[in-house]
Amino acid sequence: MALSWPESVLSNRERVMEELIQGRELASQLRRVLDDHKSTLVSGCGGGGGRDVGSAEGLVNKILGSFANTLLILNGKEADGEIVSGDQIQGNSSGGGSADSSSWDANHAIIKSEDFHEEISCKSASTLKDRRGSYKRRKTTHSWTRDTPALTDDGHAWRKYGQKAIHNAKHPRNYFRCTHKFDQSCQATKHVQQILDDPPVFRTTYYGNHTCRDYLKASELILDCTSPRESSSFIRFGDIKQDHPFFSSFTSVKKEVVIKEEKPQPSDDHVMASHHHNHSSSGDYNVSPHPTAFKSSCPLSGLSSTIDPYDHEGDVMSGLIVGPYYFDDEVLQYEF
DNA sequence: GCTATTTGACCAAA
DNA sequence: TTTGGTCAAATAGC
Repeated sequence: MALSWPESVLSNRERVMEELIQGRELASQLRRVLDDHKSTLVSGCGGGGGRDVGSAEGLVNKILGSFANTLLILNGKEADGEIVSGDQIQGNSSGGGSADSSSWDANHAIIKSEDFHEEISCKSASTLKDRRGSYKRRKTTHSWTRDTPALTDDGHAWRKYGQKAIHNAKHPRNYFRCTHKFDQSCQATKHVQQILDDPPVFRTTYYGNHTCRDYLKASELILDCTSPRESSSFIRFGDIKQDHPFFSSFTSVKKEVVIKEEKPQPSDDHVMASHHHNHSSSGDYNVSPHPTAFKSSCPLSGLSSTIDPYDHEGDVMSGLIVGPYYFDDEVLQYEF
């Protein structure tokens, strides 16, 4: 007998945690293996190197498999026997760039939910225009935060609408709304703030659900088959205004693990056509700081880009603090 | 000229 | 009163 959704989530949570813990453990092992291997290469001694690499590969597979399983559990796919093996994931991630263990650590990915109440905030339309700055400070909008060592793409088009110095905060907070706020009445917003300098940690707080159909994400992911390390644009916050005017529309390119969606998805052609048809503004779709990176063709080879985190938000239950997408995003920054 | 970003002002919640 | 979130005019970039 199938559990109801909340029960299912709760029962899976333990397994999710196990998977994540295992993944972290394996990642630590992998780091040691890589470090050993690196030192071996540096010293010019080839003995045993091959075995280390083989071991590393195995760990990579296990790690990726662990995260993939986590994703599938979160998406309720496990029961369908769709757990992805490490090998499968490796196939998708192979060729992705060099190992750069210094740039990322699983411990730096922190996702937490702060509030899962129903979104209620509705400004009075009659007063909206006349009252500059008027708003209802959000209390009931569900939100969740995400700490990352770099600014990463979340697959949606954002427009910066404000920046504010925060009390006791070294760095200003940047405010973004969904590009489709007006053309599609999408109420999603996010705040991004650098909370640590060294190593840099950026906290992104998301509010509200995306009700827009942002086809960019799909097209972007389809097009991207280059190394995420190469194509990702990690922009530091330090001098956002002067040095990185691009910041507000930053996104990085990432890979995603295949997770089938229950709902039908538009075809790629449709995606692109819709994208162009919905020409709210060209800049809204400027998601890659390296547009040429998309030039490189690459077969999808099983990759799909059907995950829309915000489409899942309604599925995230209180107590289970992650949305599938964010795990996905972080996991996929795990490059080896 | 159009669009995105910046930034000071405004307002409500704490 | 302070602080944080948003608006919208001004500005910049294409």
